[in-house]
Amino acid sequence: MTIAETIQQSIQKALESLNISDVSFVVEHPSDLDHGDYATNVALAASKSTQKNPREVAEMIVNEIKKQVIPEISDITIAGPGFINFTLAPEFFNQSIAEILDHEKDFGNVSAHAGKKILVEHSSPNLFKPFHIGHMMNNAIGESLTRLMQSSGADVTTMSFPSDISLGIAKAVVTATEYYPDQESWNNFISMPDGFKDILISMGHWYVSGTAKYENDESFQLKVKDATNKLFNKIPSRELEVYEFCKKINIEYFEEITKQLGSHFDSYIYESESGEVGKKIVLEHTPSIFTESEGAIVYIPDESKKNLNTSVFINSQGNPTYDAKDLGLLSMKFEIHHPDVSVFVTDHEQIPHFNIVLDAAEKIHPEWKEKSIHVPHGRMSFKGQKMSSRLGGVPLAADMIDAVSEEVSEASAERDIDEKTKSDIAIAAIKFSILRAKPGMNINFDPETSLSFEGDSGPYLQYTHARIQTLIEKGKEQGINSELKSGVEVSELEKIMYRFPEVVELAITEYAPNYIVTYLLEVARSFNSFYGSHKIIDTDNREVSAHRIAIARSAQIIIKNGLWMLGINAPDRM
RNA sequence: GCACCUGUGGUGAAAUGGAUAUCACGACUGACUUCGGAUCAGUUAUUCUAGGUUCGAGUCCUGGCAGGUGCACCA
Repeated sequence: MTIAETIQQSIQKALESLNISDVSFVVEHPSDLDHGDYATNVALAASKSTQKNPREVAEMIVNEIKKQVIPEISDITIAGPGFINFTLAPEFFNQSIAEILDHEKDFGNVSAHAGKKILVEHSSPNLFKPFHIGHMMNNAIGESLTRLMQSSGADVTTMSFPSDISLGIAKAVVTATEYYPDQESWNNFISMPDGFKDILISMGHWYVSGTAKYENDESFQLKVKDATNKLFNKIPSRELEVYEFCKKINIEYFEEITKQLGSHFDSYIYESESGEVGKKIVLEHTPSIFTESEGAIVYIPDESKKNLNTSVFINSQGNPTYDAKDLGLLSMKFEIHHPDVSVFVTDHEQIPHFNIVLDAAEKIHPEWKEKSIHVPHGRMSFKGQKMSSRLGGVPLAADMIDAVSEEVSEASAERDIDEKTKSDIAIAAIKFSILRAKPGMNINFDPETSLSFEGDSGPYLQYTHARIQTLIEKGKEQGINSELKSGVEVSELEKIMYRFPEVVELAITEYAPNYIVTYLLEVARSFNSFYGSHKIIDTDNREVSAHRIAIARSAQIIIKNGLWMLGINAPDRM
């Protein structure tokens, strides 16, 4: 039983002996540590039914609780409008430090989803749009959610849903065949030296210029229509050949960059596959759920659902739109992986789209909606420029990492840091600025504050971790190793460290990594304050010094584990 | 037009319906000083607005205002 549950029970007992019933109350951490370690609003909640003033009720309850013996509690006070505050005994904190040191890597793992199967889909790329900073945002959140789910005791499968077929892609393919009309010029193009990245960039250009040309060029439109047919139906042709090649190198690139960002994908479902499945499902449920309209097949939501619009699932050409593709995806996810919870991360502009798809899906298979968790994310702006992949000119993820890494080099010129660490710091800076805000919010990446070792930043957390590492090593040199001593004054740091698993649990149930970020900052700040006011390595007072090293080591474990949950590495030296 | 999301110090963010709205950056006072670039105390807010529910509202409800996004054959 946790200490919070113990307190909860003791209050319940007190209420029973006072004959007060039907009161709902909470036991929580007060916002201010001066108010103790736990607080309850029970007296405020009970004041109405007892017709007494809250402080009076509080006094009665406290008297009852004091009759029970709870060794972990050293003090109970009444404060403010009638809150009852509990202060924990020093032994409790020593015990919790011992627990952190003992569990080490596992500290923070909880059992919120023990025994469950969870599927996480994120970082879904578009084959002709290179991995840009929007994908990076999606990846940061998706990867962190993946790791949080792993920390929840679940069996986690990760997947990505590459957009490999669409009208837009056909436009890009036709544009490519216009640039390189015959086999020879195409072969020259793809074999050019250092071609990999150039090809990817060209693909992005084809996508953008193809979209623009389609607007008002009728002969181009006809070609695209023809190509769409060839691609959807896999008819052997130059278009299909160009397409297959581009698809292959884009997936290779995708795996490379997501690996650099710390992600791994267990499986892929392609839009070209889910489109077929989706189309079949839609046809099977027409006209019962879907309706024919102007040659297309559409979904018309119930009139009571004002926030949903009618949407086309199969266009008049007979091809599935992205609504049908996502419907097919849902069905495949459940058929292949049988998840208890299916999490997926997308840009927030897709919220209305998924509301429609899930509404239709619910009518086909209620669990498809019930078990799905849609986590939308906002957009990242960079130097004030809003990104929009359609318009081009979007910073690529790789370029951004390179640019930030360079800034790291400049900022730490006098320190000898290897390339891997530099990239760890750069990625930490970027991921931190994304994950500190709750998912769904737009964020503004400012390289200057994001790279600062002071203030709220990823590198600040990494730096705190690395500094503790040298402290511990320095202690070892002096023959002082981490060892707890009783009777040492309890620090503020200790009063927040034991809460880590609770924070993890909250982040998991809310699908919100930002709780971890906020908490880690609190730990780091609190450690720095501890560090500033206590001499940690102290050869004149070896026992207290050993105790403080134990505390520092605990903070280091929490920072490391927490950063891991954010998808951020914590180097020992930087 | 309809729908969804967001509005918190100069800036960027935080706050399961709880106590004096928290933190960082910047600016301004002052203390202390370097186990790795600290740390500590203070100044900087009508939480967009008008009502409502509640013992208690930044948080929930209703109406405004402002910004973002989405509304059928693109994804």
